[in-house]
Amino acid sequence: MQAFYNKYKRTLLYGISLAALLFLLRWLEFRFLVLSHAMDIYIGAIAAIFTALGIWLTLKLVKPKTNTIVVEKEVYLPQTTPAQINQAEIDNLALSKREMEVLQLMAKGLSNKEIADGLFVSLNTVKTHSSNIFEKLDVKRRTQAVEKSKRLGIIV
Amino acid sequence: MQAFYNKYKRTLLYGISLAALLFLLRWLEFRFLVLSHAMDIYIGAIAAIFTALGIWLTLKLVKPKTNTIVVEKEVYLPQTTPAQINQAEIDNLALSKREMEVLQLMAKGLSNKEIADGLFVSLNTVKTHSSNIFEKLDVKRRTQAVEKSKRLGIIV
DNA sequence: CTTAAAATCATACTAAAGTATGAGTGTGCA
DNA sequence: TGCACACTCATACTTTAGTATGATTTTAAG
Repeated sequence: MQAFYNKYKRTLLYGISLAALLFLLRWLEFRFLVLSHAMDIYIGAIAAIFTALGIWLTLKLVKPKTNTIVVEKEVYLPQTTPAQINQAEIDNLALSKREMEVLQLMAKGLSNKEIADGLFVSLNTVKTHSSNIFEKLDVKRRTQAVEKSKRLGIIV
Repeated sequence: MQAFYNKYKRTLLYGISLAALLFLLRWLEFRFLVLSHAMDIYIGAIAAIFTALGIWLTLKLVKPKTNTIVVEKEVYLPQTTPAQINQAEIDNLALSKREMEVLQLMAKGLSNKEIADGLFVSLNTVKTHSSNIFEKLDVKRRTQAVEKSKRLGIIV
């Protein structure tokens, strides 16, 4: 019984609504035509009611547009194209071996302290390397250094 | 003149339509009432016309409901191929529009001050956005944020 | 209309990054 | 041998980044 109700909920609702609407129309007809003969008002009421019906029907029944967004889920193929490091550019910029190591770790998002611990040197040493790197790359910040060096292909 | 037309295009269209409708109604009234007195048919026509009007108005004026279906499609791509932006991941991380803008500029190596000037907001605002970004990305620094977001493909 | 999220900004603080300068140590090479 | 250079480190300083908290304003959605 409950299942039946749920299944035909809409149909029932619409049926009852339409029945109510018919009653309303009959009443209006009686009220205006039989009693007062106010034809124009009656027509106006009919128009208003059916406009509302149209609006209501549309809102209820129109299928929502379906936007299908295809998201491409990336699956990386390991080592299909070995990223080529631009050694010529490294030589051109005269970046030393140690500076390259610092630059790599920088690009991984490590802090100067973490780089220092990773390379077993002091924080000050890393700062010195950093400053030298920035000067050679002609940038002002580590974020720029990472961006530029990736763009130039001198790190992965 | 052209600008005027474009601006009031809708209004004009609706006005003309309504005028046409009125003519139709007058004609119907004349046809059925004066000539054949088919009252019920006249009422029926009115009802039909205004139901149609309601439907038409609703379709024209109401924003279309949209259901968004996200279909994930696996795509194999080598790392060298410029990865397209992973909108699903952005949604997953709940990064807002503004946060994405800040993240983009961060990845370009801009300082918070430069980002603030670029987006015409205060330095403090950029700092707030930054902190929110770091929290959502579960990182501690801007360099990590850039690294991770590039790895996830949520920025170029 | 009301609620919730997003965006804005401020103040005050701590932490990290970056600069400037100087200096000691090892290494390869002319 | 000495000399340039890479690497190391320190001190002292300035600048930028990041955190915490609270408040106001816009905007989107129910």
